[in-house]
Amino acid sequence: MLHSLIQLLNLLMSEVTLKKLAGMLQLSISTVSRALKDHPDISIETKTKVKELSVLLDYEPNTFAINLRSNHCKEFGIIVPTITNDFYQSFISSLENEVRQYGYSLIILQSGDDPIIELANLKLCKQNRMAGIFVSITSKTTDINNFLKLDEHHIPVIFFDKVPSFEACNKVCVADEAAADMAAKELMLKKKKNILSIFGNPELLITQKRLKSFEDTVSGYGLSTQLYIHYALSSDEAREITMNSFKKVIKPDAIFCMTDEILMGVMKAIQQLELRTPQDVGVIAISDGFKPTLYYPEITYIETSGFKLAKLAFARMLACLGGSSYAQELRIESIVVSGGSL
Amino acid sequence: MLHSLIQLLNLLMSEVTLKKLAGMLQLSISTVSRALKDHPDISIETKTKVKELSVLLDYEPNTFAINLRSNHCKEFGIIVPTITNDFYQSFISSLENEVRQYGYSLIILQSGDDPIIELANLKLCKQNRMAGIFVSITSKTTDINNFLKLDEHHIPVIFFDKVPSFEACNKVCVADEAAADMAAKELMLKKKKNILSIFGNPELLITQKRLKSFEDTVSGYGLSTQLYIHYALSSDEAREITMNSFKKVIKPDAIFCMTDEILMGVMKAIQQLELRTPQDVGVIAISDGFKPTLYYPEITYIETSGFKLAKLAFARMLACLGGSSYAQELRIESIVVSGGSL
DNA sequence: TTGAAAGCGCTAACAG
DNA sequence: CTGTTAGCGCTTTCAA
Repeated sequence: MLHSLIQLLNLLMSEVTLKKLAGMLQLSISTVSRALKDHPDISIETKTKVKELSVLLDYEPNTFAINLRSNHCKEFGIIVPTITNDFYQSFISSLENEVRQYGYSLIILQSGDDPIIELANLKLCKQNRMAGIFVSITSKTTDINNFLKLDEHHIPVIFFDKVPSFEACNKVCVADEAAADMAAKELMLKKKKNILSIFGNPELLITQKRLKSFEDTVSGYGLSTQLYIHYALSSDEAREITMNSFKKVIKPDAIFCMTDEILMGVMKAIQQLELRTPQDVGVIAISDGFKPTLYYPEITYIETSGFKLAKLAFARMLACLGGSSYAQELRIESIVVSGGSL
Repeated sequence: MLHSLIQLLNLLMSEVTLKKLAGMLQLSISTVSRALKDHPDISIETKTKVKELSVLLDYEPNTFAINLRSNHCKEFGIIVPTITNDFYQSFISSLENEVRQYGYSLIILQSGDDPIIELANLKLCKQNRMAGIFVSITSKTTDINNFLKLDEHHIPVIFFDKVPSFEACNKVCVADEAAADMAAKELMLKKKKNILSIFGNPELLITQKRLKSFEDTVSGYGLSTQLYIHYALSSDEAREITMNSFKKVIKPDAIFCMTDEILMGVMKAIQQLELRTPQDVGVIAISDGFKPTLYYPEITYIETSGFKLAKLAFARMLACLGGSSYAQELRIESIVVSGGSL
């Protein structure tokens, strides 16, 4: 009887609020509010009465009101050039899992590698007073002052993967140089003599670092190794380069691919040329680890895990939220995953 | 002089609000509010005065207050089993682009194919009064009442891809049967006689539908075609099946792959067996279109585009938000993309 | 142990 | 053309 009455009321009231609970219980709003939060001042009887009704009516606090009052919300923004990329995909997937454990949500914002859209996204984050932001900047982003300004507004910004060179900001990245260094070492161990080395956009800092490290390591071995350095901005360019390399008199005995995208182009060429790995040519890549498992034998790669990086980025975010000093650069170490292609 | 004074004030005030603008201009809050919104009642002079100052001080309306007042926000939730999947990835990427055009944001929620987490995510969407929700349900979701309840709260729910069988809800999906039918037709056109056909989880509705359609089409041609039907729950199972099939006396002259995952396993086996496509064996898949381009020759596939589906889903969402009647099932047609593998 | 009241920032009905 | 006022739902100080 009482129950059906309640149900009726429940139907009539679109939203259950503290006010309504208070009205039904003949209590003040503040008492209800405190009872729900187990405030020590409130008597046990009142607490149970309030809680029972709130459960019965399925009361849910209004997030908008809470946000307004507290002036912050439990949402993080993540700005990336595009999510259609194995690395970002695993990063985002992992990050979503992390933030959920802590009661936060994750808002996806793609810049399309366009600094204008990136800026608009940034503005949105600021306007929505997000709890914090994760950013992988576009290849054309030059001015990071707009990002730094958010820190003034107490919105921590964690740069990941594609990070600015500016020092006083929070960055987490994979071990750029170390990864190239490891790849070079693997190639040296296998005594490769003619290495087709395909790197990405030469204007990016990451490319320059990796190239330098790669060359240094190779020359450090003092062997008569010949490096053929190329840059590919797309999978197709990498394929072309590979095809052309095998038309030469001296053919490569190994190929180094700086990215997944390059690996894809290279593998297509290898299939087209009907070459076998590792017999005809060895292949090694720097990769997140998805693409290398698509081939037989699987591709040997230096792992730069988006999963791990996300965990690190989130840990750093929590530290910032907890009031940590505002500038740190963190890296995760890479490991070699042997697939049999080298 | 005035400028530097303003800057000083700017620094002192953490947040610029209507109240502060009003105070500085000796106007009432409501006048400032209306001026900023180009309300016809306000005089030109006042408008310009207000706008100039707001620009100068970089005024941004407080989203939390607006949300509280209007009782809704400009955010959509998207719940998927996992984002690490080409199809969802392209869906989400495309959807994010769409919603941004309309001033909305997209919140990512992964269920991990776990109905419990899915429910928790759903609750979050309700609690945060999201503008609408896109859902691809888990393989174990049986009760969709919780989803339907959101419609009562005026939160439209659009199911996509993995949709419930319940009729009175909004669904957008790829053409399940038609895709399998098209694949079968392609195989028949090429006069394939021994077709290794690998399907996904036999318990899923989509698998059953595709299998039936596939078989019907093949038998409709009345040719002496032999179908070898298998189910693979993982890439590796698909690889095993393929390896075993080629140990038999009668070897397949074509392979049909119901999903990207199956395709990956099949291709690995083909590389391991050092078979060439299409000479030794033809391959056709149902795919979103990323994986097929990784091989040479590229794989012929029936496209089930996440990009297109997202556009359709968003259009449906807008219609619902605009007050459209609440139950419609939409499908997008597939097309054949010839890659040279068949 | 409980209640009254103010205020977060914004909008809008109503009043001048 | 502009101002006053009330209110969205919640928290929190102050008062009883």
